[in-house]
Amino acid sequence: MTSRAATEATLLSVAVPSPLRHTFDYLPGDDTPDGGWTTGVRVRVPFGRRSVVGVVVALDPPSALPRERLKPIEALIDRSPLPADWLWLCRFAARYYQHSLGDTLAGAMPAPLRQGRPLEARTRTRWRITEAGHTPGEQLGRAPRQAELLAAIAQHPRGMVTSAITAMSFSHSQLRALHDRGLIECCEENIAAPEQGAGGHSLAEPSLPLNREQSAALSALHEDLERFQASLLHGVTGSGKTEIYLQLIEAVLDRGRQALVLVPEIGLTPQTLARFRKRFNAPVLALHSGLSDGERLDSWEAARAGRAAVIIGTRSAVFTPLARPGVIIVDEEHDGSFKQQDSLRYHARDLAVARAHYHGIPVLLGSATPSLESLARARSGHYRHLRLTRRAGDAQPAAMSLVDLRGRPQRGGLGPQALTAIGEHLGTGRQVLVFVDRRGFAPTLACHQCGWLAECRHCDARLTLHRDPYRLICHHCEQSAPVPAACPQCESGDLRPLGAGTERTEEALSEAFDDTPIVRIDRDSTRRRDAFEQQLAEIRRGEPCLLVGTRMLAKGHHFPHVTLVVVVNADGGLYGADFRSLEHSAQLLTQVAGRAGRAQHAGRVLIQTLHPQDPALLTLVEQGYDALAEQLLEERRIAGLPPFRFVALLRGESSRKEAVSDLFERAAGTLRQWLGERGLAVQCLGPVPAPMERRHNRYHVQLLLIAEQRSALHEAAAWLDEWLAGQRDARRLRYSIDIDPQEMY
DNA sequence: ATAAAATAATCT
DNA sequence: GATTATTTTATA
Repeated sequence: MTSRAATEATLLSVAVPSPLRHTFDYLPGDDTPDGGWTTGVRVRVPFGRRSVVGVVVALDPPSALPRERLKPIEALIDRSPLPADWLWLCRFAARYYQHSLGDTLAGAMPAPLRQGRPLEARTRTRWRITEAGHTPGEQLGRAPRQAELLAAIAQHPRGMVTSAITAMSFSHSQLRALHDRGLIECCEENIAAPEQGAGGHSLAEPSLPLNREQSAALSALHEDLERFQASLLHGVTGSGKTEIYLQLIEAVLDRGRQALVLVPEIGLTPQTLARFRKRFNAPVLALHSGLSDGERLDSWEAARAGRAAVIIGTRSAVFTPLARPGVIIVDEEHDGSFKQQDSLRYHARDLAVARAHYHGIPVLLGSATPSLESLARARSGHYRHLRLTRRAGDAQPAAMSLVDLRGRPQRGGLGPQALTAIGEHLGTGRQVLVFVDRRGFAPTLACHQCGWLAECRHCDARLTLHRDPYRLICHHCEQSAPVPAACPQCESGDLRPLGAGTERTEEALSEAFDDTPIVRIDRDSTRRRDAFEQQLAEIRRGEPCLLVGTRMLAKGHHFPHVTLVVVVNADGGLYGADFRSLEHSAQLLTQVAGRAGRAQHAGRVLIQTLHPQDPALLTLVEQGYDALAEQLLEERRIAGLPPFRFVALLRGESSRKEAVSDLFERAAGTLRQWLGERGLAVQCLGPVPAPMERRHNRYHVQLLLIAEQRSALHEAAAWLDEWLAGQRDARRLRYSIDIDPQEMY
């Protein structure tokens, strides 16, 4: 071992949990980590008048301050540094998303580590009887509990661990007393970390046979297990993507490596997990929201130490350290839940690709409806494009058709054609799914005399009418109001619900098909824990029933007995303010349609619309998602939008409209001037009011940056961020920079 | 972010 | 003049 200057570090650059964009320098104390100072070591440092846990991110930095103004660290927390891959990813993410490194690190470590709990205290104390302990004599005469404890310990020649002793309701003080008398001794031992057996016996259950397309995709993936390669697994619903994931993971486990699987927020169902657990004869770890802080730390540690073989989790799982990374899989890669919408605004899919590149391992992005970003990369050859066009068991894809709703009578949002089709399918003993992307009874309440609409007092939004509780509720600020008996504007009593939400559709269906059970699934009906799973189990029994629900129904769940899907209103995303609304709408409709007709029954999908001539809708229905995606890509190319250019969005909000728009106006002016001087090709659009300007009584304004070069965009965003940090009035309002924003609101 | 210090506003 | 709300400032 060569002696490194690092060992004798005289100055430490520490990232502290604070939004400030720079790190802080400290003098090392007397205590030195094993093997000398390195980056990634946690230290407790004085910060302002507080004491915080920070991470050493550089040694002997060129210091801006004279040594005498620096403070020494308070304590060294880690004897050895936090995992290097984790540290790398945090640094990458902080830089890429223009976020404070200290905040990023703190946010990406399990809470107990953030609070300074030691990581390597994964030891336990074992208590053993000493020579003297065998002949205690009379000294325990007046301490019967101590005598009992001594007897208990004497029974175990290899000693007893503390937890076993306290479990027998002995106390720590009794232990200490015996120890002080020299009757017992203790030693620290590592909590056994049984090495997960590498190779050979990773399969607990045989894999399923693959069709030709699946085999082709899998063998392509097998070619590149030892280097970075991003692949897009583009397979229609039911084409067996999961089986490919499983067999790819099998190959990775056979090489003694680990697999990290990222799934959307609602994708981590007990069924998914069960399928992974059943297949592999190796520890499969699930990182879900139900874990306690302690369990989360245990999982983190198990992955870091290599005890976990497969790690499945949502967005934040991308930060899980891995001892022997082998592959990263992102399922439903187009899903919006992979993008964090506050603090560090990262995209887990994009970080997964960056991370795979760092490790030199393959990354697999799977979807039936890939994001235009991933499609573009597949088309340009950056990603390998693996396609699965066949559904398992040769099930036919559901036939989609548009239903013109103009001028038709409606019951709960359903026109006559849909009602007839529902009756027919129920008549043949099948299930029907009705998709309504609005929860509540009706999107709003309207006065038929004067045109008054129930509006939120705090937002630029209509209030949604709910039946249970019977109130008007704002879906943006949760504020609620009683339902007026008469119009507050003209005092007429002719108030009517406008449009249909899940509750209204449910009501209409129960009147029309009163002998058929109806299951409604939305955020309101699944409030209670486990309610969702219970309802799903009910549906899987296969009795004829009607399912009414929001997009909660569309993701991940299989309903083999559903043969008809009715989309109550396809127009929602058609003319959205966001340039991605069509893409997202098409993905959602395709996912919903994919619920119909699996296995032996052919399915039908009816899409109700007031715009039956809409070209995008027609393309989707007649030629499918892929064809529409091609068109949308071409439009994006012409418009100079992602994925052909890169975007950053500066969002700001304030209770006073001018406070934020004035600041942003100045920001835009100064930025444009700076861009001109630097000759940087970055467009600066705005500032403009956000699509829903007033929310929660705060005014939202945004400034859009667009560039052809990512580097230019980052330079501009970084400059803007620094400029804002130097503005006095910027401190009084909230603002954030979103790199690669997913939604523009 | 967070807390203390500085300043402004309000109250017996 | 004291108490309380609000703004400013520093964090190594």
